[in-house]
Amino acid sequence: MPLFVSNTLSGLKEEFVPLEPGRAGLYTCGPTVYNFIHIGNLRTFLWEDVLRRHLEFSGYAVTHVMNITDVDDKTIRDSAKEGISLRAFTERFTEYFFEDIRTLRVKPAHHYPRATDFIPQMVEIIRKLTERGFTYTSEDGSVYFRIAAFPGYGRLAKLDLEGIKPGARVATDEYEKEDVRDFALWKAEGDGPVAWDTPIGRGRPGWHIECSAMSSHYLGETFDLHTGAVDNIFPHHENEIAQSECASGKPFVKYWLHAEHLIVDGEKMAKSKGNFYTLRDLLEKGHAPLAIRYLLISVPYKKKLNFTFAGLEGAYQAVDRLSNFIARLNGLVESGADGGADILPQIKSFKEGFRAGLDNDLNTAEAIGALFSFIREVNPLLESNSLSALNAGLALQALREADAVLDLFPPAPKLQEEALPLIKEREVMRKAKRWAEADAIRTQLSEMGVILEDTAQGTRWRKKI
RNA sequence: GGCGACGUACCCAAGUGGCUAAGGGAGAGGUCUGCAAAACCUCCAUUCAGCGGUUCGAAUCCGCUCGUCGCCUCCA
Repeated sequence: MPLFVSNTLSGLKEEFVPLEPGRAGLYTCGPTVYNFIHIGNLRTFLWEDVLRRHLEFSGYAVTHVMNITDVDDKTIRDSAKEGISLRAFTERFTEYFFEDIRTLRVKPAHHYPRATDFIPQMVEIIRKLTERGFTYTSEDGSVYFRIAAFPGYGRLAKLDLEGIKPGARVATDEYEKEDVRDFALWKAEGDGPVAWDTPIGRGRPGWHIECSAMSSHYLGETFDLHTGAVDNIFPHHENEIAQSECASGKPFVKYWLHAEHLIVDGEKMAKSKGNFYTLRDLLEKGHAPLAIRYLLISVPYKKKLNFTFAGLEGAYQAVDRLSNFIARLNGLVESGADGGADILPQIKSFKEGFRAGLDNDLNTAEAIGALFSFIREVNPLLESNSLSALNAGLALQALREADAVLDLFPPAPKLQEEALPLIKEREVMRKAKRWAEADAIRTQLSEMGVILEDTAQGTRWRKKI
């Protein structure tokens, strides 16, 4: 079954057909590294991770590029505030960014280009645009893109250009522009501290030009997929299209995909509202990375995700349930039991349901629904000891395949050295019916992150996720 | 003002014309159990914001009303 995605450009759900069979070029808008990323950023990055993984799962050779925006008003402002170089400042937050996405198991992109490493390529695009008459230079030497010269402008954001007129909400103090709708390709900096000397003068790039330069560098002038959150549609992506298409004379991107925002308790997340969370905030409160990952990918990207702590608790329970299921299957495989029910039909329907969900515009809710339906079907068989090791192994294999996309499997269970003697000691206490001592040890282990479950087949341990 | 998304149980959420409205969490009762945990069984929306309409048939299509959220120059 083919993959369908919602293309912002057409406003329709379209079948994904790559420019080159078997390959997919994916450019995802990355962070501006002036602070820790927040859970809204993560929602988008995690959805992009699911997209990339599902493309790979579907057999495409994916080239994934994510930019690191390391020069803009905020990075310049905050590095100056700290009195350190822009590079030192942005490198620190870039490292934090990598740590955070690693914590949430986001598969690394193949390339993470930094804007400041691509100044010559940006200048080249601006030069081309100038050659073709799409730019003008203001008195101070800044270069602007002339929107009036590009008839396709506003197509992505479905903007009524007549609606954006001087006055209204647009600041009119930028008198050097011919038209307020025009945007800066190059900002002249004179003797400012953050500037590059280039053939088009001393200055720094405008915001949008980096993505045009870096995407075409790695993926070509026309590529398959470009993603971001809905707020990127305008002006960022609209302007990228204008720059790239006017410079190359070719269509820029085939599929534009945009994630809806995460909101908190039904409201827009904002520092001023006190409902603003970074990943680090949640980890400090003791929330498990896997629960966060689950929660943020469980709502399909086209829907706003309402983040609540109750929801995060629920996500933890769900992941725990999956983890427990996997542990039981593993136990059964190790036992080597034979005979019992054949669950091939259940496995088949799980695989099909899971895949159909993801193929349907990355409907993770549908896919995860198929996963838990499968768990509900198999658990009774585990309970009644009517499943063979062979079938348990097949079930695990199917789960692992699905996990190539979700990546929600619990970390490989590894018991601390000091835990095993405690578990054995507790067994002795239990046999002697010295319950108080046995329970004390169980509590102690629980504090170490080891959960014990006494079953008819003996005591089972698993790690807290 | 322009453009757009959305309103399904206590919470999250799938479903986009036709079997008994997925799934997760929470909750209630039961089985198992030294207790706990896990698991299992049962219950938990005659109904999909409201009102009309189209249709043999609608949560799904159309219209209106109410409500929520977002974008409209640098916020993922």
